[in-house]
Amino acid sequence: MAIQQKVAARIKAIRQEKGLTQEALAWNSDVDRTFMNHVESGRRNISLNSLEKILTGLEISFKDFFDHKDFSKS
Amino acid sequence: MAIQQKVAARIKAIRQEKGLTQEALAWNSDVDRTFMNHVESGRRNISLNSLEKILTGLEISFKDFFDHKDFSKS
DNA sequence: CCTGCACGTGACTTAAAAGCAGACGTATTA
DNA sequence: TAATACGTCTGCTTTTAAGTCACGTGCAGG
Repeated sequence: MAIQQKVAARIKAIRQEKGLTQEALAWNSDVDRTFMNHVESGRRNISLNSLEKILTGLEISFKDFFDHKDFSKS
Repeated sequence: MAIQQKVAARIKAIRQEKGLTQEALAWNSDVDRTFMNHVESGRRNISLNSLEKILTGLEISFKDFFDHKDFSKS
């Protein structure tokens, strides 16, 4: 599983935990609604800045975001 | 401090801990030496794929890479 | 002095991300 | 039936990252 898909899945999981829609998260993250959808479907190789925006929207730190088994040593 | 600079500093610190030169790390990461230098100087907003290459070169997981105070809640 | 090594920088091309408008299917609810 | 919400997708333009180059600096050893 590529990094994009892992990030996509993690974002989706956290978003759903918080009961947000893609559109609401996109708004909180200051990104486009369709961009958010592409990211969550693992079809975008996003930059650090974009990821930072989304993590801000999710109200989670980089540390906590990557503190998950999917991001441990393969 | 922007995310780019934090990532840059963390990469540099880990590289030096491992006693690698920028060129050696670039080689291990399958990126250009000058690209590596640009990243370490915090002047590039790299993508997840590029970061993954570099973390592979550093032999560190995403989880461990971001497990550092700089990446905790502001 | 000269050579090799490590690092730093600005500029450039080209691939791809970012951003935007619009549309569709489904499910739910008035 | 109509309206709303949600996720998904396409096509297009603009912006930017990726990748590379030529060059410069400082330093240590021969």
